[in-house]
Amino acid sequence: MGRKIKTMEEFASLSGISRPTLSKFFNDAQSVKKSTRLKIEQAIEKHDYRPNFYAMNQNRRKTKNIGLVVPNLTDPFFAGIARKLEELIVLSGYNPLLLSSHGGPEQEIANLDSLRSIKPAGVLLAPLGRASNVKKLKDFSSLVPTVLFDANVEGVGEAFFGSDNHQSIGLMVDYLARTGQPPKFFEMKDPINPNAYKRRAAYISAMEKLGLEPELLQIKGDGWNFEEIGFASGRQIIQDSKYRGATILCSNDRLAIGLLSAAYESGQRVGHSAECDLRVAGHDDHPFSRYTCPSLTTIAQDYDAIGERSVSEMLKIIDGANGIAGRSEELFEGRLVMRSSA
Amino acid sequence: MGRKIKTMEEFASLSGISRPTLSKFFNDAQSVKKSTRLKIEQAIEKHDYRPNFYAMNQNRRKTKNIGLVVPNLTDPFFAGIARKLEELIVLSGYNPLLLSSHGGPEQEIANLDSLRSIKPAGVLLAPLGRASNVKKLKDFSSLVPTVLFDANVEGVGEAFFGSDNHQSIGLMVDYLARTGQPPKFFEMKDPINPNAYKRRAAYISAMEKLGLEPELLQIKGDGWNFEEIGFASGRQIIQDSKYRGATILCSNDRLAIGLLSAAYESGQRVGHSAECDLRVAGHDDHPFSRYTCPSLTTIAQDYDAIGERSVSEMLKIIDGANGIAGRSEELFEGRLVMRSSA
DNA sequence: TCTATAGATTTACACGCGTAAAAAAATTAT
DNA sequence: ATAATTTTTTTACGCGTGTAAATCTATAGA
Repeated sequence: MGRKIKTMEEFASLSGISRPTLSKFFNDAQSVKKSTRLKIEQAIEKHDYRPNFYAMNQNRRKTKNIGLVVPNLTDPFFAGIARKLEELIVLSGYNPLLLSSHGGPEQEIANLDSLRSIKPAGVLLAPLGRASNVKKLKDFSSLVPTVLFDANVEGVGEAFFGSDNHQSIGLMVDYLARTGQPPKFFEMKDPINPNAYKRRAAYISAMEKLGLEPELLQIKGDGWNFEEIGFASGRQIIQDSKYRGATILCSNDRLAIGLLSAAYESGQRVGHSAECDLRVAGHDDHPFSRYTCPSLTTIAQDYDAIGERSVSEMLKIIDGANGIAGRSEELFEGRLVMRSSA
Repeated sequence: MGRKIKTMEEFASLSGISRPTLSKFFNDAQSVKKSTRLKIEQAIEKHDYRPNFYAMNQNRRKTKNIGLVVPNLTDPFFAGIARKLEELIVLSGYNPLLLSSHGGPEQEIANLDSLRSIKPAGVLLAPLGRASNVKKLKDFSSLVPTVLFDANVEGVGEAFFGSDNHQSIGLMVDYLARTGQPPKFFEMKDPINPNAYKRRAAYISAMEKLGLEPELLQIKGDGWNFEEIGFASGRQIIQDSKYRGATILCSNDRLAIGLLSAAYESGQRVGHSAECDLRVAGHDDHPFSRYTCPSLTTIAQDYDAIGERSVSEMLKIIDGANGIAGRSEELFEGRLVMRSSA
């Protein structure tokens, strides 16, 4: 092999294709005739050339980068979603850039700032929600095409796709009420995670629709260490004889994981059979919810649909085909996953 | 506010600082006099200017980017490590770029390729290990300063920092043998995750050192779905009366999580008290190992030390201060975390 | 065969910043 | 205060690619 080709100019003369045509090709391979495309691809193979990433993006009107921001990559639930979205973005011929806000609104803004500096074609954002700095989110979304997923923030971004908490929580409440004690709602008093308030409201309205009295178990705790919070508060609740025989619906699976652990340590049997002391249900179908003891009855969000819809909407917006359609929103239904805990 | 400043030239005239000085400042803020640094920082604050990321990096000899590649971000263990390393990199004034290999050697190479295109100052790589394409890893590390962590691959990179599997597994084997039945080793027959073979060897040598017969429970299973694999095979093992009263040391916590779940479903009591049917231990101190039922006795790797050492070595190499020191390696000791399962 | 048209080439400039060299200014040491 | 040194400014070019306009060439339909 000769020495490495450094510039497109060089590659042009070696491949017999003019540089502007090559530039077009690297911008969008489909935009050149098939025969020249094949010639170029052969030459790439032969000379192992790839254009300089920085020089390439410097003058492009729109880069091929799509930002992907999630609240917390340490949470396996978001890690799984991010994975799926990354795949979809790559399949669309774009380059995903995954960033985690680590649960903090400052980091969320810092992520958007650093994305802004690389001029992304668009950004898929799962915002922190209530904790987010809404003004700065708005500022950002007015500069960069933005699609929200997982959690909505009014007026931010061109679209939002997420789960229908009212439907999914309603489904769970109905199931639990129909098959035993109606559920009490186990949640953090001041939750910082997205969707928590929506789920609280959904629980209350679902109970009222059934003519039942909602009961909130609002536990203390700061931060994102939900298992620990659920564990610590769960222990207290379980020791309280008032909750003997109760059914507990947790705002999310991670709290449920902590609660189940506390129940186990206290020797309480959890499940739907007659001799059990407690029923516990969660929400999200966390990757580990299958392996809790007992396995956790929960709600699976339709993240295949949410992901595909988010990415396809993003592509539409990038292509400028959205017109003046206005902000689009769509909620997807959750699915009841019945296991042993309730 | 006036309109946005787009170029450094503009910013230069507005701030009263020459462009080359500004360029120096953005390259390294400490390289200009304190008084001018303050003036520049004020002007940045006032005009909200930031240099164009692409134009900036195009001609730089070394960028301020550090790549960070982990085997699988879906695994909370690696997600946690990545988080820590990201922090350290930011604190050092560099820009971390986190990529996950999703368990596949092709993706690992693809990640390195895409990193190469952005000319990183260096790359911190937790390789897949045995599954890695060693030749391509070598090619890459000869072009870009590379530090390995978590898993070693001979001859790749300028340094490696990880856990001392012999020490940590030895510690656990000693503890288990001293306090009850000597452990059998629960692992995948053809493990694809890093360190698995090291741990197998460590188990065997630790047992032999104690004059005990090693016994490997090598289970089937492909892929990274360790909980599922541990669960499915665990169920079979548990039903086998041969393993009544046994102590089982799992190659990693995720297998142990599956095994514990299987034990629970089979009604087997796990723990170190007299009436228990089984003892189970893991390795890694997975974020969820505290909340298994019962809580998992395991080994905590010293990832604060590994992370700090990896980043500081990377910085040394980038600064060119390593000289001809050769490839450096250091192993850090694990710590026994005693909980209820063993 | 001629013509209409999509696609390729030629030419030329732009992008925003890195960086080098020499000159000027500011700071520190004597 | 003067000399020595550090820091900034001036000037000028280069980086590798995007992109526009005009021109040329290949392809297809009549």
